Amino acid sequence: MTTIKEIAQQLNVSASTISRALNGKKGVSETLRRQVIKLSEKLGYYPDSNATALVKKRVGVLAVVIPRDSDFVFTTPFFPRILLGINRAANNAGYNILLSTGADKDFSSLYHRKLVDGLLVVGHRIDDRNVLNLEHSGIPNVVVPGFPDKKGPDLISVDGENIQSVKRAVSYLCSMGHHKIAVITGASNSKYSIERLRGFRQGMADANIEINEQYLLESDFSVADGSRMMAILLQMKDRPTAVMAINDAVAMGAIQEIERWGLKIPQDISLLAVGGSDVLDGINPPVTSIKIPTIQIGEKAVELLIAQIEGKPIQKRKIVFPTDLIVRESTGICKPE
Amino acid sequence: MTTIKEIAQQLNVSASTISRALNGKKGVSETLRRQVIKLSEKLGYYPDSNATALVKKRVGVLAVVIPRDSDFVFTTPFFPRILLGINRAANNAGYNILLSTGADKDFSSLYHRKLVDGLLVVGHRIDDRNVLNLEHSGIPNVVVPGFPDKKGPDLISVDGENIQSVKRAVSYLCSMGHHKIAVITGASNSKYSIERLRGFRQGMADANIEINEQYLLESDFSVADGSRMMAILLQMKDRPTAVMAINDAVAMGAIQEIERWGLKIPQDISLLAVGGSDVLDGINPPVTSIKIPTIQIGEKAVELLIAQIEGKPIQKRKIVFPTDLIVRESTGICKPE
DNA sequence: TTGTAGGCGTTATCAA
DNA sequence: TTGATAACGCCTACAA
Repeated sequence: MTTIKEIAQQLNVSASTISRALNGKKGVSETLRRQVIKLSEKLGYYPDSNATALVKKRVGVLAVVIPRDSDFVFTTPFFPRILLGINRAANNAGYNILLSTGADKDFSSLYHRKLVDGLLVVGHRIDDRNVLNLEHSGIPNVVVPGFPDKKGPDLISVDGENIQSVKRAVSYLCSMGHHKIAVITGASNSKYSIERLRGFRQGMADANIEINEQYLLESDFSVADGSRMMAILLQMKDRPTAVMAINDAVAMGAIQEIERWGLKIPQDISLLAVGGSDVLDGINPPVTSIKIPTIQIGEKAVELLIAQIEGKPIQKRKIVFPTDLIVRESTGICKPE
Repeated sequence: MTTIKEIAQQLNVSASTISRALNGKKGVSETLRRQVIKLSEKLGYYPDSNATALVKKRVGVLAVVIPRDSDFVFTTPFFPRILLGINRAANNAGYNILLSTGADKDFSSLYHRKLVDGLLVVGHRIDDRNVLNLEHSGIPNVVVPGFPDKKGPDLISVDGENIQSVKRAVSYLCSMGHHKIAVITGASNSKYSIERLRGFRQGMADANIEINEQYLLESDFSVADGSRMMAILLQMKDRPTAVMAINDAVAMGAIQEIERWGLKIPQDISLLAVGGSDVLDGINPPVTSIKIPTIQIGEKAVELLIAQIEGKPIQKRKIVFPTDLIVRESTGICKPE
């Protein structure tokens, strides 16, 4: 393995000169620098990042931490999608990505052991001790989605807008004549669940419609649970006329269940999804969705993390991206009974 | 930041003793060892992996290299799925994962710069120079899927069985009376395309059916291309009665297109997918598939990579997992015209 | 059982 | 412009 020393010997100069030449520092004659570069290429020299990190106190690696079971991570469309943004932004900035998944792992040791320069936590629950502990840890970090307003630790976070987005969607459904609106939410320790449900309640209140609490069902964000909850809704004597799904996976499951019952969307029941990944692209009819700019969220999160690592100032600690309500064919006018 | 030295000072012993105590080496009195461990926990000591790597010549990180555009990677179901297996196995073995995607990147520098102990290349094309160069590089590596028989470099690889699998599927379709069978393949520089197409040709030959070369279309493995190719097939005057899709994404696209034409599966046309991820789970009717054990492939690949890194013997350099033909409802008996 | 010394590959400081 | 030296944090002969 070629080291700086070998290059130095062959050129009859000192190692420090090689270092300077290779790192573009001043104080090396141009002719010498050229020789050094040429020889180092010829010898196939690569700097040892461990040695560099030891003295520079920086590795050039970001940890992407997804504190959930691997099965969940790699089967939920949200994660690949945000990974796309993260990966793109990290590459552009010259950082590598270390991927760490698994619930209840003490991921902060990745930082303490100097494997990474900072942590990007994605898809955490709001009662995750390891995430909460980040607050006064001194570890550069960004969390996605973060914590509901006025609650939780003061961490730098990035998310899509949830409350207004859902309010708008509810208002839209109401304008189509729907009163009996169901929501398949996710676990109650998820920021998504909390805020989207809050938006739902506000939207219904604004429209002056009473909420049937039986219509609010909690899923585990999976396709299977989407089906299960949809089945519960469908077998009610007083069925809802519209259903909002907390994410694309749940929407997918719900759609399947509706089809299984031989019902038509939107003729028999309207369906709206919060999400916007392309897993629903194949679905017929095209699904009305609140589109979360997931890729951008990932990119922004990386940007903020790197800013912290490199000691640049952070202006805004909670970034919230606006969403789009994309009306397609899965929602329609509520048929009078 | 706590170092070994500080612990040493506080205990009035030398740093080397601390090192020995913490690493469970012999030659330290048990009482001292206990003290050391207790104090190091109290101080929140973490070994610096860069320093350790510098002397031990091992980082404990595996690179997962996907030499394709990020967009492709994170929207193709195959990758999240194999990542699941990789992640699981790496964790169990105490390794971390560095994820690197992007076409035409010289990923071998990850190894040379000592960021990782070895490379796990996934989803490469067979003419990828960077992959081909791995052969005599001395870099511990495993490639998935590898190269077609008797061709390409002698690299350690893991894949699902392709040729026999497709032969069996073709034989099944023929037994249902299909003669006009189309295949939507992928790029011709993909091992999957090559071997599955080979299996198709052999299967058709075995069944003594002539192949209509117009029925063989090349896609880019995407949903969109699946639709596009399906459209081409559907507008032929002499339509195929069965279609085989190279992967789940293409199958998805094909199904959408068939629906768009108002045709029924399998009544009007049979469809079979090679793949077996759960993205097709939602589809109606359930899709007949050649199920590739993708997760296991990932796990095995990690196992082989770690074996190399740790200098253990490799018995078999080309691992091929058997597949299952899962007959569901998207394939049916060919209606006589 | 414990300590000393040297080294892993690189950078940074200070002289020359 | 260049070189010598120390230092980053840890490990490992070898000595004591």
